Formats: sequence, structure tokens, C-alpha cells
Amino acid sequence: MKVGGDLAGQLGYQVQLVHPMAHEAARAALEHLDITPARATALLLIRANPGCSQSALGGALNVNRSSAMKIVDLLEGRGLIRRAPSADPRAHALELTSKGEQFAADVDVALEENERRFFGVLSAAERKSLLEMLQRLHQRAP
Amino acid sequence: MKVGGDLAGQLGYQVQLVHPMAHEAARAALEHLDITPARATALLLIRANPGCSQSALGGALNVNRSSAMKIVDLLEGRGLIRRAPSADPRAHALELTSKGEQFAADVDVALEENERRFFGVLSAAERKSLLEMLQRLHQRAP
DNA sequence: TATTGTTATACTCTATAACTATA
DNA sequence: TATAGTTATAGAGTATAACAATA
Repeated sequence: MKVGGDLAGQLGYQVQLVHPMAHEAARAALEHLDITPARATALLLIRANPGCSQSALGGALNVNRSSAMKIVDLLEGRGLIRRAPSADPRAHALELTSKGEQFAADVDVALEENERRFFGVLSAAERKSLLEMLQRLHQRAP
Repeated sequence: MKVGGDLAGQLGYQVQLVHPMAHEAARAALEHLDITPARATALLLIRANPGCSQSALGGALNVNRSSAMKIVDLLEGRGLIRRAPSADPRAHALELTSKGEQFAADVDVALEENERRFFGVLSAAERKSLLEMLQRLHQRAP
């Protein structure tokens, strides 16, 4: 299949192509831990923000409260996080269990190895440049 | 929400962040045409590959035959493409109708404007560099 | 046997809306 | 009144499996 000249030169289309490949690579890299990239991301976000609420987590994951709850349910069901009491009794303070800390360390290793493998076709300078550009793209004001 | 140092520095995570933003931008840019980015992509791929089969289209879209058929059903139902007879009587030869040609031109305009808006935070040289890197990432052998 | 299109079915992810309990 | 969490329900997108027609 050819790609029309218009499409092939568009960054939006290239992002559209690269994303599922990167997602599949991450999925495969995490398969032995039986966790999806989205849930692994949630775990690492909770580790970086101990005591955060489910709503805040949902905001960072770009999902609503209802969807965030399902992710939290799953991670809690596996004993990786706990819903600790919060200063605001309406909310939960999410935090990793010791099992979750160990698991998150395993996730780190798997993702770092995947990072090297998937983006290895780029030089170190290119990876740095790409990282900077992607950060700029999503950090700008909407 | 903070992002753990491990996560923030990973290209995979940055792609994971930028993709939904780019998708949302494309969705909004195409909203007045009442078509989703995936279906618009299918239309442009058929235009670039007149006479292609549904299976070939599905391959380019990374979906299976069943899902490709639903997309083709929708585009045909809107009168944008037709299922023409193919040399292989098992297959259909997909092609744009004249209405589809006009519509695809509108899609071109919308996507080009979106491209300028969304990636406008990058300089022309950066956009060129980013395009080249993304192409290299998905063109490599699996 | 393998492939194209088709159909029916199921699964995953996410969203919406309504409810409760707090603030 | 506004917010956090919860629950039930619905939708979109995709996958699987089986089938008919044809290679």
C-alpha cells in the first residue's frame, strides 16, 4: 500500500503510525509481568505521587473518575497499591504496597530495556532531540 | 501530578502522551466534516491505492478484515467510495466516488491546517527532523 | 488448501449518569 | 453547591470464529 504524498509528509500521520508500534513494544516488554502499559503507567504515577487521589490519577492518565477507579481496583486487587485514608475523608490516598514497590522496580527494568530496544535505531543525540520535541509538544498550553 | 524521573525521560512515555493530543487535535479538525481520523485515513489510503482490496486496506490500517469491512461499509454508506468489481472475483476493488474525491480534498485542507497548528511550536527544521525520525522508527524491520 | 468478504458474537476500554457521603 | 468515590449501563473499536465463494 502506497501512502499519498499529503499523508506521508504529515507529522500527525507519522505519530499515528509510530504510536501503536511503541504501544505493542511496551505491551510485549511488560507481558511477563502480566500488566498493560496503561496500568504500569498508573503504578509509576502513584509511586511518583504518593497520597494522590483517584481523580488526580485519572487526570494524569486522561481518563475520568470511573475509568480511574477500575484501574485502581485492579492494582489494589493484585496487592500492588492500597487505598489509604486521606485528610479529606471523601478521598483515598493512593500509595504503593511493598509488593508494589518491588513490582514497580521490575516495571522500570522492563521499560528501560524496551526503551533501548525500540528507540535504538536513533542515535543518542537524536533521542535527546526527539525527547525534547515531544516534551515541548505536550507541555504547551492547550 | 509529578512524573517519576524514570518515566519522564522515556521516549515511549512521551509518545504515549503526545499521541492522544495529536489524535484529539485531528478529531477536532475533522469534526465539521463528520469523520474520524481513522476513517479519514482510510479514505486517503484508498485514494492513494485505487483498486485495493479490503484486506490490503486493513493491513495498512493495522486492523483485521472484519474491522476493515466496517470502515468500508461506513464510507460506502456515505457515498464516498464504491466497491467496484475486481480481477479476483472474491475481492472488491475499492475506489473513491466523485463525491469522495471532493470530500478527500476537504480532508486534505483540514489536516494540513491542523498540521500547521498542532506542530507549529516546532521550527521548520525541527519538524523536518522529527518527521525523518518518526519515519525511521516505523519503517525499520520488525 | 488458502484467501476474500461476510456475519455473529464477545471483549476491552472508556464515557455518562445517577447515587452517597462528605465539604 | 461542589467534589470524591462508586455503581450500572451504554457506546466505540476491535478481535475471534465460522461460513460461502473462489483461487
